[in-house]
Amino acid sequence: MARSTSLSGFAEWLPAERLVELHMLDTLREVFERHGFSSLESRAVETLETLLQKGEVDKEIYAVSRLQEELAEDAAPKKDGRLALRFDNTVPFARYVVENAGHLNFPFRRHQIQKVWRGERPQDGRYREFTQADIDVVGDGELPFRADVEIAVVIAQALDSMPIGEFHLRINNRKLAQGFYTALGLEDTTAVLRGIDKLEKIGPERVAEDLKTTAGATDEQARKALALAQIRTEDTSFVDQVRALTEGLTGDTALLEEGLAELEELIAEVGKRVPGRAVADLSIARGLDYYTGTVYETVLVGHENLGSICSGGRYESLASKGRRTFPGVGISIGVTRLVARVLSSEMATATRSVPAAVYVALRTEEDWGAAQDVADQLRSRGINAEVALKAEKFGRQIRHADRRGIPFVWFTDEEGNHEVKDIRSGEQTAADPATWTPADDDMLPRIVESV
RNA sequence: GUGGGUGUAGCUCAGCUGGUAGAGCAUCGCGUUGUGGUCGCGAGGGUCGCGGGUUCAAGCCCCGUCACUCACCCCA
Repeated sequence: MARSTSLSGFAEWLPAERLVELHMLDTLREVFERHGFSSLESRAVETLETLLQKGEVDKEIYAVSRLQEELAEDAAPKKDGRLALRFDNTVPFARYVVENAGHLNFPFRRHQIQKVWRGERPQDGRYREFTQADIDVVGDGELPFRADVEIAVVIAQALDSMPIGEFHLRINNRKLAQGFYTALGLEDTTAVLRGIDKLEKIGPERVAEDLKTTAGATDEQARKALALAQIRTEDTSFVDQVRALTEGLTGDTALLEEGLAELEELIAEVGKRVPGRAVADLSIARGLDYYTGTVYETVLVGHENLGSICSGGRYESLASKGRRTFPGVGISIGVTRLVARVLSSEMATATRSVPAAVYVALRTEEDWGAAQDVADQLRSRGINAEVALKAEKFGRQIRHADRRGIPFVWFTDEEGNHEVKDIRSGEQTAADPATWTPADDDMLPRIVESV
């Protein structure tokens, strides 16, 4: 069902596919708002400097310019104030928080479901234009760790209510990992993290090699770092496993203990509130370097090749304004990636491709006004109706409705008697436009999950 | 950006050693003249991605180019 598009990396859906996407977007908004996250939309463009600040990640950014300005002969190339499309929702949000700090109440929680753009090479599940659904909680100066727990709970519930089958929220804590490396005597903890991040892709042998060359690890240090990364539990038993590994370590373990306590609390709470979804997975590192504590990543069971469909984490300094800093914790769902996979593997489909429940047939060209009156009577009672544009043979009009999945065709004869035909059973009965109502299941297109 | 694969009808794809461009599905029409789906018969639909070269002759061979796609990098 999901087709490739003429412009690679820019997904455009057919009507029935769009309904699946809409359903997922609606569900996300509903769940987010149920947990008190306000909706927010930020502008599509940011200044280039804003986008380039964060973490110095070399994102593929689309710049935006005015054609007239470019064409002007004497236009000196301006560097400052150049505009570019946002590549995620976190950076614009950070800018928004700083700009509006005086009007917001902290801790501030918001959701933001918007398109973002990246000029990367498109691939299966990778788009140049795609929708991200973010939730973040941001504090003024400090933000209780509980927010990390809540983010995981909300996102697990949101994913739970979408037609995507089983998923695993894989959670780690950077304090734990970095604290462990420090205790081990490894100085360059970011290099170690980067190496560990490749574990799933290139395997333990090559990671060990990598750790020795790029992070200056000894055989024993590499072995222990890998052993830590291989810990994965659905309950808090990882704590004992980590402790077994740290026995006899002489370095400073304060940071390690802090991370361990945080992850333990998180796994315990999420396990209680949304059972079976969260796993402590000590191999999760995340590429971005601004995460400072909890890190989240999510895989669809059976679709591991798709990569993460949802990830995020805690950052001690989302933004700063003078001496104020705003710590935050957030997570983002790759909606387009998810929708594409739901469509291509037919995890969910729409019951029909159009909103209309009733197709009002036209007996003669002169009857159009009367047919619209019938349709209006239905519409005023919340029943979506469409009137035929031409008085074609009834067979054609029925076929037109059939092809779009419209379940009912309405007929009015020359005496003004009304009949409605259920296109699936072929049954046709007398009906009153003022009172007739379709079955609940036929009112609107529904999204059905195929198991 | 680097490397591999693929470009033929709306879709999925055949096309032999270079010799007049095909099938299935879809669409449209008729059978059934204003109540669809099934069935039968028929019809329309092509810059063979684009440009050049070799040849009497190119969808096929050669060169270039573009697009799509997969992998790497990075990531939702």
